[in-house]
Formats: sequence, C-alpha cells, structure tokens
Amino acid sequence: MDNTVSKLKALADKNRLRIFCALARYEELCACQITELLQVTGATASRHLSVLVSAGLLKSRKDGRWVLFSLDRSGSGFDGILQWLDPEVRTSSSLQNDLDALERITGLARDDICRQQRGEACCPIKKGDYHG
Amino acid sequence: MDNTVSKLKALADKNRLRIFCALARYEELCACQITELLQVTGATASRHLSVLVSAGLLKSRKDGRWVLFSLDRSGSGFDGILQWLDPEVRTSSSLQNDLDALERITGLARDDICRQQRGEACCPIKKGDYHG
DNA sequence: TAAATATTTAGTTGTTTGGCTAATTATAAA
DNA sequence: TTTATAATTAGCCAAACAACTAAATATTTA
Repeated sequence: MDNTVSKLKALADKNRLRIFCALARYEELCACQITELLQVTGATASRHLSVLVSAGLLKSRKDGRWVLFSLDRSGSGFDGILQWLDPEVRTSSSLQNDLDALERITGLARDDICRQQRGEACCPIKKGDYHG
Repeated sequence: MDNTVSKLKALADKNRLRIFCALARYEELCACQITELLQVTGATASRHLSVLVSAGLLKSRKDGRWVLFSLDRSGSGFDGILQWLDPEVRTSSSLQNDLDALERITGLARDDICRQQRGEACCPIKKGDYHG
C-alpha cells in the first residue's frame, strides 16, 4: 500500500503529471528536454524526475553526457494507470499544448536546448571565429 | 488536467486511500464509522472526506443525524482507477486489516460507535437510574 | 590533462498539508 | 423548546514539499 501511495503522490503534481504524459507519447526524453518543456530550472526538473523514478513509474539510462528517461511499464497495475489517465489527457488543452511544445523540442539538437538554457545565444561566436 | 491532479492528490494520502478502499467494499459508511476505522478525531476524518468529495471521488447523503458516504462512480475514468487500485488492495496486508476492522465496525450500532468515540462507557448510568 | 557541460545534490525559503482542540451548525430526542 | 449529539468549520502547529541558487559529480572534448 505504501508503494501505491508513493505512485499516487508522484503523479499528484502538475509538473510530474506533465512529465508522465510526455513520456506516454515520446519513448525517451532527456533531462534537458523535460526542463525545456516545464520551463523550470534543471535542478527542479531533476528532482521531479527522481521522484517519479523512485516511485517506480520511470526508468532512466545514461547516454554519454545525457540521461534519458522513459516509462517503466513493468510495474504492477501500470496499464490501469494509463487507462485511467488516457481520457483525461486527451481532453486537456494544457496537455495538448505540451504535445505541441514537445514536437518543437524533440526537433532540436539537445546541445542547442542546453545552450539556450544556459542563456547563451543560439550561435555564439567561437574562439578564433571572429577576425575583427 | 487540474481535475485529474485533484483526484490524484485526494488519493495520494494513506488515510484517504484507506477510506476509498473501504468504500470500494462497503456500499455506504457514515462519518463516525470512517472515524473509527482510521482512529483519528472526527474533525480529521471529516476533512479527509471533504477532500475526496471535492475531488469527485465520493458523494454523500444525509440520513437524519448521520451523513453517509459512498463512491461516486459517475466520474470519467472511474473504472480505470478501480482497475489500477484493485490488485494493490488485494495484496496489501494493512488494507486487509482494515477489512477485518470494518467487519466489526459495521456490525455495531452507529450510536455505540459515537458513544465510544466520546469516551463514554458502553452502558452509562442514566440520570435517575442510580439510587444510592 | 584541462576545460566545458549535462545532471544531481545541498541548502534555503515560502506554501501546503495533516493532525489536533475548540467552536459552530443541523438534526433528533426529551 | 431545551438538551444532546453527529458532523463540519476555524484556528493552530509541525512536517512535507516545490521552487530557487550554488556547489558537486560525471562525462566529453580540446
């Protein structure tokens, strides 16, 4: 039962539910893509992701510098969760907005997302490129 | 979506999940029976119940002095919730304990439950009964 | 090996929450 | 109509939580 409460608590937050729904649509997303979707700091996104992983709803794997997250479908009752959430998701305009945003985000190179999150310009002048 | 988050928040508490599971088994329970089950004050039980009602998971009706609560099965996705929670409930020993407790509680007269909760003895001497 | 960088962890702050007691409301009984 | 009482609301406190910034960790590239 404590396990079930953990899962419910993990999903009972708007931003974490957005993450979960995003991953119901996109097989894998990295931390910086989630950060971009939620429009919060990387630290905040990371903490939300760790809550979902701890609850057994997400799993993660490392790919070089990036960490990729996906749904952990092995948990008991997982299909029930999806069956419950699916109709809610379909009818939520804010979650539809997220899907639009994700289409853009997944179309970008991850480096560019991170660069933008650091507040740098899109195409900074690299050392040696500027011959004034 | 806010609606969905409300439902998840409502269920994401141990005591509220216990209430929900109790009502999945017993068609109707009054506030004092829930209070007895959770072993909290009546005020606390009442607040938990109101959270569940506000989220659209429970409904209530008045029966004289008592208020009876039951699952509100009309909400969208309700079956999905039950399908998810059912296997979790079956395998939880603490929820099984609750079912045992409920068997006892539902076997008592509601007046007796309330009297006990007020800290009175089972069969108090009524005014005029004592001729010392 | 040194510098850059994606992610996580630590530490802080304001808000929410779950419990209690006391006061209030609504119904039943005397 | 007064008293008793089941339930709710108000007000309080400690614990949990979500967000941030800054520091640490791990990996890649120069």
